[in-house]
Amino acid sequence: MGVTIKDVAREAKVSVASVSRALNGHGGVTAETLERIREVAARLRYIPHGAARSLITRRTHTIGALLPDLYGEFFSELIRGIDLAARTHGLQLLVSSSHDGAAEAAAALRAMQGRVDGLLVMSPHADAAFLRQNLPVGLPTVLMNTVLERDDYAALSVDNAGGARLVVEHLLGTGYRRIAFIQGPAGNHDVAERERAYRDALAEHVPDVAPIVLPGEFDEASGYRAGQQLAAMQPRPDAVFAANDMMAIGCMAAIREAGLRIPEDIAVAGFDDVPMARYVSPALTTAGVRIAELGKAALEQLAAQIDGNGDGTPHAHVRIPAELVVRASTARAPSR
Amino acid sequence: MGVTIKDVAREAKVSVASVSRALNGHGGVTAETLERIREVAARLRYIPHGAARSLITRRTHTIGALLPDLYGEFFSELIRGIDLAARTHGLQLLVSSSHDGAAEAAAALRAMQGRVDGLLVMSPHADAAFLRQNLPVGLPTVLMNTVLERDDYAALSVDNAGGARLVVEHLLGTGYRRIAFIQGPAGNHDVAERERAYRDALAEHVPDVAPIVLPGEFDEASGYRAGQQLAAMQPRPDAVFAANDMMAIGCMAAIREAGLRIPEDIAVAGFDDVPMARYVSPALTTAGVRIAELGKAALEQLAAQIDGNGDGTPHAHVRIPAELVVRASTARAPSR
DNA sequence: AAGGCCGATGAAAACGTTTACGTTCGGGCT
DNA sequence: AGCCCGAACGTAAACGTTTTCATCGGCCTT
Repeated sequence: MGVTIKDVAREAKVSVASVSRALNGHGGVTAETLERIREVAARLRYIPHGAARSLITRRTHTIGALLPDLYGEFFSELIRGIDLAARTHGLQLLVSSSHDGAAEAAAALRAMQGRVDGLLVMSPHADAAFLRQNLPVGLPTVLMNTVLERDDYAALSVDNAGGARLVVEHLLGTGYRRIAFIQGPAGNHDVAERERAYRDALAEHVPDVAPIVLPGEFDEASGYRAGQQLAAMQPRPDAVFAANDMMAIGCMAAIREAGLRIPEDIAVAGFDDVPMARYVSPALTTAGVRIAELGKAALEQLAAQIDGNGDGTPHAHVRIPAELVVRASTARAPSR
Repeated sequence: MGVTIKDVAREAKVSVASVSRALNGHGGVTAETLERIREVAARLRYIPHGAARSLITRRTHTIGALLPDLYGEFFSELIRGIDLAARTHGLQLLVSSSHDGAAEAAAALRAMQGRVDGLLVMSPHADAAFLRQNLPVGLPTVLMNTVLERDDYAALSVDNAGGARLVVEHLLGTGYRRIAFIQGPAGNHDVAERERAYRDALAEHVPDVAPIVLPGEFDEASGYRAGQQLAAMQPRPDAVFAANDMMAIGCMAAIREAGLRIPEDIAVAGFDDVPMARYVSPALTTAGVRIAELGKAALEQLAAQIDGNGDGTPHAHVRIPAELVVRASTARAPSR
């Protein structure tokens, strides 16, 4: 279909080699021919064919991002961070979400082979075996929030346990006792770490209080349902810690609709600190992760791996801390 | 680096042609050799090289999405809709955002040449000349919310004017008079349409009331600033219509912090109906656009264009209606 | 004036696939 | 028995680049 380098060469009365040299600034062409080639290329609206170029160059200037989902503010922020960093490195972004688990993720990984210079993988539901089986060998890869085993790959992950513990201890310290927890999708590694920290903190500080755990799916709707259940419980919990902010926000809506006040009747806290958390009312207490920073850091690491390819830089495992962000939704303990 | 089709052929003691036929299910291989080839390919973990394949196939199974930005819920929803539809068509997604306008957008477009089967372009700040100059010729393309001129390209756009008019008339009908408007980024086509409808509706229904227009940048922060200005104005407007929901939400926060009530002191309305709109408090009245649907529809249209390539299906221009979603943030008019 | 060197240019190989076209071979038909 | 046909498989061209290597001048040096 399109106009190729041969067309330009013929029109400019030079060889394709000269056109390539001229357009890529490799020198070895006289200023006069360079100008002529440039003119012809522009007139013909010649655009190099990416696939052909990267076939020989072995560079695609593209990185692939395999994410569990694209829904919600968390991924919006994450992609934004990745995109921003990618832009400064002159890299394009090929995204893929692996909703339905292993099979689709594997297919996406295959489809990326030969189209990307590196891989950014976030796959909280994939185990190490899946990764070893499906990750292309020899392709720079950075794992995010993925269960890590050996130092095969570079990895970044947020400190789920630390963040969750901060939240629970904040709630306890503010005077709340009966603290419920809303889970995320089953089998999600992040969720598991957060729930474990929740249980541990409870067992450590108030061993006489039993954990209360409700199911959730990381979206507002499931948080809303959990909120309805909470409001109807007897005795009613006095605080709830949702495994992410989206659910916390949905939960708040349900609590309000049940005629209860936040935080007087039930305090609410989340995890992630999505941009919206500060704009809901009351503003949401949460464990803040610099989500965009996480994406940026991952891409930087990947870019470094791509550039200095193969030299013995050990595959770093970085833990991103989560810090407590206290807002109005957990403001003061109820008098008791 | 990787293992190629030649390695598989050698190991299975057949020609590369047979390997290709076998693995692509083109027939012409005996069941026995097919099995052997499959086994070798699996053992060697052979993955076809995408660039090489698409070079000859002229199919990349990838579509490029050029968006003005990736920030916020609007794009999150849009990408999600596109991704969902792409998945059902077996297409990958190459995203690119063109923050800094023309130059970067042009570069992104060039980089996509030969890597995508079609283009999804949303570029509210690009004019027709830019598009004609930079869009690759002969590549299926669908424009979204872009100023359209002739029927060169298929295009979808939301009915900005209709939606904005609905919002303003709702505010007027509920009893608000002094209605302010918060703009979006300068030169943005959507914003221009919304502002025009706002002015027209005001002029038509309450010609004695002067428009009040504040600058904005589509993000919460600029909405917040606008809210501060609003709260300090003398006389104070009794309602504000933000050009998108993100700004409306930021604006609400500022209004609340100024000690004013919503909607008793100032009513607030937005545009887009992002998922979060129903979860803020009070819930936000807005002009609802099925954002994910928009993305989905655009991709469907593009996929159709790619498949039935070139046959005279006229390039449709579809207008997506925006419907009024009334929530608590504009609940009742102040008594006057 | 002859030889050598360097800069500009062209020819061709290479990247990893798919596919058009041959070639071989076995079997069914006359 | 000879012929033809189709199935299985191999050879090689093609896709659009980049890059190595060779070639061709011209100019500088001796």
